[in-house]
Amino acid sequence: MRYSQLFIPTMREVPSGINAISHILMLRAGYVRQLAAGLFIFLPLGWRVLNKINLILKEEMEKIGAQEISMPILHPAEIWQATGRWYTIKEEMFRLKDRTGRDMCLGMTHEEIMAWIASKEIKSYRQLPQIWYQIQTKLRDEARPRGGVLRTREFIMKDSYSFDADWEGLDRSYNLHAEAYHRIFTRCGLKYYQVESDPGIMGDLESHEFMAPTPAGEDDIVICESCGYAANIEVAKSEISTLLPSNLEYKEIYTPNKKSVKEVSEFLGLNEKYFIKTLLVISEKNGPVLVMLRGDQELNEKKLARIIGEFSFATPEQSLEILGVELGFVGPIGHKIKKIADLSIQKDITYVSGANKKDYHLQGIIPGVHFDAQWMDIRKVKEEDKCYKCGGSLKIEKAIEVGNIFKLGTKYTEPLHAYFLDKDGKEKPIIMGSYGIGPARVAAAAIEQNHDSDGIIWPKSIAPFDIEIIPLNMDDEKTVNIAEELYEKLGEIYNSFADRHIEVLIDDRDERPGVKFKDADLIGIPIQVIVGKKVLNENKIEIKKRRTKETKKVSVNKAVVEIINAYYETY
RNA sequence: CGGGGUGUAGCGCAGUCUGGUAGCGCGCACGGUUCGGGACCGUGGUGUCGGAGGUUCAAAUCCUCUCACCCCGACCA
Repeated sequence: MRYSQLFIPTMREVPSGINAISHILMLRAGYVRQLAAGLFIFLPLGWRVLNKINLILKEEMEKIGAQEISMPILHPAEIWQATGRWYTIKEEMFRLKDRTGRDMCLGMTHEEIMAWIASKEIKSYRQLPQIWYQIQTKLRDEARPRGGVLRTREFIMKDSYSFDADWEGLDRSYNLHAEAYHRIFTRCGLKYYQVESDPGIMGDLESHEFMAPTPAGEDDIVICESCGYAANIEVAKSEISTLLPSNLEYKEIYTPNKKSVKEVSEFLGLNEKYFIKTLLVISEKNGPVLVMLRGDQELNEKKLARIIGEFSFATPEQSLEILGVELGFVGPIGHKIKKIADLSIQKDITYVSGANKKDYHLQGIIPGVHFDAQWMDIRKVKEEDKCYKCGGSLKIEKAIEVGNIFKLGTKYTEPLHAYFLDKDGKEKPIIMGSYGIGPARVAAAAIEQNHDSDGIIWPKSIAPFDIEIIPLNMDDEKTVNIAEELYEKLGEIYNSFADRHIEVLIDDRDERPGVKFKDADLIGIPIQVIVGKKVLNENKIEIKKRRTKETKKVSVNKAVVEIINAYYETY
C-alpha cells in the first residue's frame, strides 16, 4: 500500500501522563487512539496487526478441530441468572433493559451462551466432542482500565469452548488447547510462560495462564529456572529453609510500644524468623479468623481467601472488641475463634508472639502444644525461597496475561441442563472447558518485548507490513522509478513464511528523508528498503533490518532476491 | 471504592500563588529556499481557559459544586 493513502497519524511528542511503553508507542506510531477510559479505536495499522494475530489464531484453532461461530454480545438476563453469575458478578457487568423492561446484559464472556446452545442441540454422545470458538467483543465495566490496550472495558477476545462426554475427553481438549496456545504465542514472536493459575470465578478445577513477561504486566509470576515450575504468585508454592532449634523459656516479656515484628525483633535482638505474626481478619462467611505466619513471611491474600472466602483485615476497634487486645500485641494462644497457621511454622521449636496484653509479648511458644490451628499454605512466595519441586532457585517476574485455559467441568452445563445420552443410555452433563486469548494484549506484549528508543520492532509474523520501501528523493525520477519497480515486484512474491503474498508499504510521501526514517523506525516494519540518489549513483539500494539496524548495500539488479533473503533472515 | 494528580489551540506546555480581558514550541495553510535522520525564512488561521453557579467594575486566575482523564492501591471472566 501507499503511505500517502494510508492514515498513519504519527506523533513526535510523547503524550503526557501515560507510562506503559506499548501504550506510548501505539499512540505515537498511529496505531490506536483513545475514545474514553478503556475504549480504544484501532486505526489502519493497529487493525492490520490485530487481523494478523487473528489469522494466526484461526489457523491454529482450526488445526485442533475448532469451528468458528459467532454469538451475540447482548444477552438475556435469565441465562446468567441460571448459572448464578447474574448475582455473583457485581458492578463489572454492564446491565440494561430492553424496551419491554426485560433485564439484559452485555457479554463479559460466553460460557453461559455456549452452554445454552449446547443444551439445546447436543443430545447424544455421538455428537461429542465439539470445540466452538469465536473472535468476539467482550464488555466489562472495569474498575480501573489501564496500560492502554492492556485492560480495557471493551475488547476482542478469541474464546473457545470444548464439550466432552467424559473427563478424559476434557483432558484431551484442554491439552489440545495448551498445545495450540504454545504454537500461537511462538508464532506471534512472544516470550511467554505457561503458569499454574487460580481459576477465580470460572470454576474450581485446573487452569493455566499464558504469561508474557514485561515490566508493564499486571501479574507476578514465579518461575523455577531449573525444573520449569511456573505459577501465578496467587497460587505459587515454595520451600523455605527450616530453622535451627530454639529453646526459649516460656514467659512474658515487656515490650513497650513495640508492635510490628520488625520492632520487637530489633528490641529483643532475635531474628524475625523466630516470631509468629498473628493477624486478625474478618471473613464474610466465617466471621473473625486468627491467622498465623512466620515473622519473616507475608500473607498471600488469595490463598487465604480460597480457604475462608472474602475477608478484610480487622480494624483496631474490631481487635479490641473481638479479642480484647490492641493490634500489635495479639498472639495465637487462648482465643476461641477459628485459627489458620501457615505450614512454615515449625512445631518443634519455640517462637515469640503477642501476649494478648498491651506492651507484652510472649516467648517460648511451641506451636501445636500451646495452641493449635488449621495448618495450611497461606504464605506468599518470595524470590529467596526455593522451588518446592526441585529445590532450584526462583525468580519472580511481572507479566501480561495473554491467554488462559480453564477446565470447567459441569459448572455451566448442569445449571443450563446441557445433558446428553451416553452409550449406556444414561443422561449425563456435558463436560466443558473454556479457553481465551486477547489479541490486543498479544500486540501490546509484543511491543513491550520488542522495541527500542526509536519505536516498535514488530515480530515479522504480526507486523502490519512485511517490507517498507523508502524512496528518499521524490523529485528524482530514477529514485521513484526504481522504488516503484521494487514495490511492484516484491508485492507479487509469495511469502511462504506466512502462506500469503509479501505485503509492501511504499512511503511515497513528498517528505524529507529524515521524516521518513523517523516514521519508519517508529512504526516498526521489519525490513526497510532505502532508495536514494546518493547510493543509486553506485547503482545500489540499501536494505535495513529494523531489529538490528544492520544495513546492507546491494546492487539494483539483485535487489529483489536480497530483500527477500533479508526478510527471511529477520524474525 | 480509597489515595494522589491533571484539565488553557490538534499535540506538548507557560500563565493561576499576587484578578486587568490569553501566550510559547511543535503541527496546520500559503509562498520561497532546502532535501540521507523529525529543515529554514516569511505570512496566516486556530481557543465556549473541562462544565455550572457564585464573589467582583472586572475571573483562566478567588469560592462552591460537578464532570472527564491519568497514576498508585483495592478489584480484575
